[in-house]
Amino acid sequence: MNKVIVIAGPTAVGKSEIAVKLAKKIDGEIISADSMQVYRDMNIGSAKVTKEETGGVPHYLIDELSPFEEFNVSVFTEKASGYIDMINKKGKIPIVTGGTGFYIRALLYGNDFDESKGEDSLYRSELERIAEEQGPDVLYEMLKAVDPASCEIIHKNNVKRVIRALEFYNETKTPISEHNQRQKENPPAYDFLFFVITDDRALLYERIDKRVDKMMSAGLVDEVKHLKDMGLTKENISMQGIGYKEILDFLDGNTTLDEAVYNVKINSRHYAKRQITWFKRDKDAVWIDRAQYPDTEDIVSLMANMIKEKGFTNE
RNA sequence: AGGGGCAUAGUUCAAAGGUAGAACAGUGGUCUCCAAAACCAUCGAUGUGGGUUCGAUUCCUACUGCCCCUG
Repeated sequence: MNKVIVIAGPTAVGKSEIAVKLAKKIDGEIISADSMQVYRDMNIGSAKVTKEETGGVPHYLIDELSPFEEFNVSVFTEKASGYIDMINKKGKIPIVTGGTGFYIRALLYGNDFDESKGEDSLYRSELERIAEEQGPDVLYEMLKAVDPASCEIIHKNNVKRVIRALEFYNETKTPISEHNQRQKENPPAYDFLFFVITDDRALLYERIDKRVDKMMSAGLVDEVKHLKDMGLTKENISMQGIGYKEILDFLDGNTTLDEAVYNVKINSRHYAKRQITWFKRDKDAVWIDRAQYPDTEDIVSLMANMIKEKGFTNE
């Protein structure tokens, strides 16, 4: 089975730096599990590693798509698993680094999204229209008729997921709840070691605020302006990233710049909180708290030792 | 210094002589193709001291703090 190291954790915790240092130490290469850093022309707001910061370590799934393209779990797992394979074949160790827990879980457990690809966009927009015109209850009743089990799990106000469940049923004629149940029994797709970096909450929030201020002085507004001039709008998935949607709101005249900056900070904090909640569920995760290991070098050594114990090293 | 105004949750704002509401923030959570998304739950307040009253956070009063005007 292919091996893989995962470094996850909330935004601004310092994953990228740790990953590069670890890669150098154990002869690894990095695959980004980040839904925004894949996009070209989105550097400042996505907190992408700079060329200097990569220190010559190869990084995959960074700058691979145009911001007009769509990126989602399915694309991610397909590409990432290809890279993991390739890196293993080279005799190096793949290090998946990023904060998108959904992507990481899908990758590690080989979740399959091929049965229903959501290609019938007509059906989807029809459902969206119903939700808008008649309210969420109507859709919920529709779902109840075909997949009552999903109604137990999905809240009726969560229109997005109700629609996805209906779409799945429409395409496959089986309830998504059954599909999900089956997927949950999947064995791990890799021999993996899964690290989650965390930190004291107050410190993390402070670091987020500072990072946003730095993004502003690094020219985030200009970056977003450029993307806007390229023709991107809030409809594009890439423009729904934190730091982009809020500045776009400012550029469109919907908020003041101060409000936009405040919103970027708040949304980043919310995001970090959600990320932590997500990773808490992963039973396989090895947590490393920066409050206990303030020195990055210590964290890297700790990881390297565990990797060695697991027999992942090449020597 | 004199005159006036204000004082309610972390913040912005409601209401009421008899159980003080909301939004945002905070906290906890859900999640199998928009996930940096979407959604759910929850903690939390009448500045301090007197008085009137069966009962005051509300009315009166002193104090404290903040704001405005005058000199």
